Amino acid sequence: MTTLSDVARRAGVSTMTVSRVINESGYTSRETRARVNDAIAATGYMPNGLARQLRSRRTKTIALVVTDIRNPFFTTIASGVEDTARARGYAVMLCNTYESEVEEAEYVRVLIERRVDGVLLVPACGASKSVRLLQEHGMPTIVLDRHLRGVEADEVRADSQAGAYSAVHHLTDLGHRRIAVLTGPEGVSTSTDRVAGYREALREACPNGECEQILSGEFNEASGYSMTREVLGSERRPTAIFAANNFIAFGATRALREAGLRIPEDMSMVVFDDLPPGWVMDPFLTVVSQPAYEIGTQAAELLLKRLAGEAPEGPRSIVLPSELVIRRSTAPPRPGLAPASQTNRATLSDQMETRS
Amino acid sequence: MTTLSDVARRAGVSTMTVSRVINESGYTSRETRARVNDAIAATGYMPNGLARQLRSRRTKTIALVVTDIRNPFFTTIASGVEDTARARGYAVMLCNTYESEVEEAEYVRVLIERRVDGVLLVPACGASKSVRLLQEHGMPTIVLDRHLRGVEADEVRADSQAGAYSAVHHLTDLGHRRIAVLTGPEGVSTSTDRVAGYREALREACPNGECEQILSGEFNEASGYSMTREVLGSERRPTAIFAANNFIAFGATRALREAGLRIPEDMSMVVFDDLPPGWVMDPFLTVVSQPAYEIGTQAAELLLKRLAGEAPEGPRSIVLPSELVIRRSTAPPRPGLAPASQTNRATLSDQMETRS
DNA sequence: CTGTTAGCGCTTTCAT
DNA sequence: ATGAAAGCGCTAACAG
Repeated sequence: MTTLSDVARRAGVSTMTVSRVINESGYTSRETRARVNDAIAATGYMPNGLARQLRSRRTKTIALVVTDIRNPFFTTIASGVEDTARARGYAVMLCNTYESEVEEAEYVRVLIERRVDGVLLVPACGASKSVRLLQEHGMPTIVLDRHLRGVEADEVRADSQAGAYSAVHHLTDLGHRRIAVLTGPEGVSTSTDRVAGYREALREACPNGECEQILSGEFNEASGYSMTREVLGSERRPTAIFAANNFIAFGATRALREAGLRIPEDMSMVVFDDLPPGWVMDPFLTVVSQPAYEIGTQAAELLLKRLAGEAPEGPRSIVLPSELVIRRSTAPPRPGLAPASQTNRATLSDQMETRS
Repeated sequence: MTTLSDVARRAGVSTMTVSRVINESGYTSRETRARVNDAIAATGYMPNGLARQLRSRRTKTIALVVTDIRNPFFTTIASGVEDTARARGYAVMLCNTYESEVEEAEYVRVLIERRVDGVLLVPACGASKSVRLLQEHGMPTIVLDRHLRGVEADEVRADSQAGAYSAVHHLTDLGHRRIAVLTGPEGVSTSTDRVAGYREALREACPNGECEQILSGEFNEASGYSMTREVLGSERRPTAIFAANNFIAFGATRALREAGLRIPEDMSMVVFDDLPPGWVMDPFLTVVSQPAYEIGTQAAELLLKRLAGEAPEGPRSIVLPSELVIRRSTAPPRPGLAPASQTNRATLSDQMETRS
């Protein structure tokens, strides 16, 4: 492996001069630069980033820690982060915790040891230990997607409560009263905020709260399935379901299909989270759409500003609006009032595909 | 930031002893170990990985470079890689090139500079430059998913040609003769191998090759859409489509829907690539399923063996079998022979959802 | 404009 | 079982 001094010797200059040429810092004469560049080209020299980072105390790397890399919501965030970071010369280390605090702790340890310049973190299970550890080690950290109570940290996320409110308000507007919400883990803000928005909207239509039907589980298909089974078996079956994320909706749809219930004739459905455009043909589900890409870009920008010392002092909290997109999975509660059903199930169709 | 010597001073030992305790290498007395561990706990010391790696010349990190992180096929590979690597104490750096050679080259540069221990690479556009560069720099590299002609390197992938053969054979078996294949970029082996399998199967039913209809594009939805439009507008419209990956199939489905054509009554469809279980309710598409997770685990295992010097000498080529999964998007070519259509479009439905 | 010196934080090597 | 010396490859700081 060729090193700086190999190049320096070959170019007949000091290592410092080579360093300056490589980093385009300080003054170097045209001619020297040319000689150095020739030597670099001739040897195929590539700087040792480890040495460089150790010395300069900057890794030019940020980390993005997400809870589920299989989720388009997070991969979309990731592309926002990446586009922003790379444009400014930063590499992104993508870490995946599968919503496990253990994995998260392990990754955080690795990130601290590697001395990444900063971290964007979606806290697994809404736990705050990792954020505290990062902060103790002086690592600029931004919390993504979720809010952590009792933690002073920058955060960037979408407005779950307002989004949920608009979703459920849409249902009550259509005449629904008996609406079940299927949500995620109890400690996670995206889960509880969506329930809060649900209650807020439902209380307006149903002041004494007797309409509420709240089920907590996990943000995955299996949980959506079992919560829906439970709801369908309950005494007063709801006329509409609000699924707090897409995987839950997915399980719910399966359970409904198995029960022979049609959407929206027999059951309306609103979902938190849309799919990226292009993954969906003729979208069918009425959804609350989060600006995932912008969450990524804004978070990365804020972090890079912090690293450059350009950010305002106290912790910033950026809450982006979510948007209700009304499509065809919602209808008034009475079967008689439902629109023609022909195409509805067909269009539920409109889901995703992959490539190799 | 506390360092080794801070800990050493505090424990009243030399830095070397602390190093031994941390790495559990060499001999240390019980008592010393206890004192050192106390000092570590008291200071919250975390080793500087950069210094460590610089000195020891091992980063305990491997990189996985994929062409599309949004694709479940690749995220599944990624989880196989991660599970294997982490079990052996390696971190995985996940890099995404979006099928761009420029991005790939940039990442490869970063990886070499960071001195990662090894690289698993899905070569963008089937280009071999990056692999060569990595090899020149002595970096153990394994090519994933695709075969590179003229490159001596370990490779792990699924059998595209045999998979495509079985898919198209299934169509000819059903009586189809006029079958169009919609494939990806011409330089990519997964693309060309699937066409080769297509031809192989089609020639058996249609020896003089007049049935062939081959379209090349990209592995994405937009390309699948436009290729399908082209096919539908052609003189002899096919009775079946073989989509060389899922995104292509997705675009194809949209084009068919817009044209008012039903699957499989008006057009049969076979697709290369399945979706991960749980993302699909009541799966509808007949697919060739690749063992994505195993590609990941086997590749990671092979790489780790190379790093440990345990692997056999020459380049290894691991080709895993693909499996035809017959579902309901294929039927005999005549409309009259098609099965009841009621549920078919509904079940195309069964696609994916996301979570936040 | 270029070079010298020192040292980032750790581990390898050798000594005791 | 522990320590001292050296140096991984680079750049900050200063000198000239």
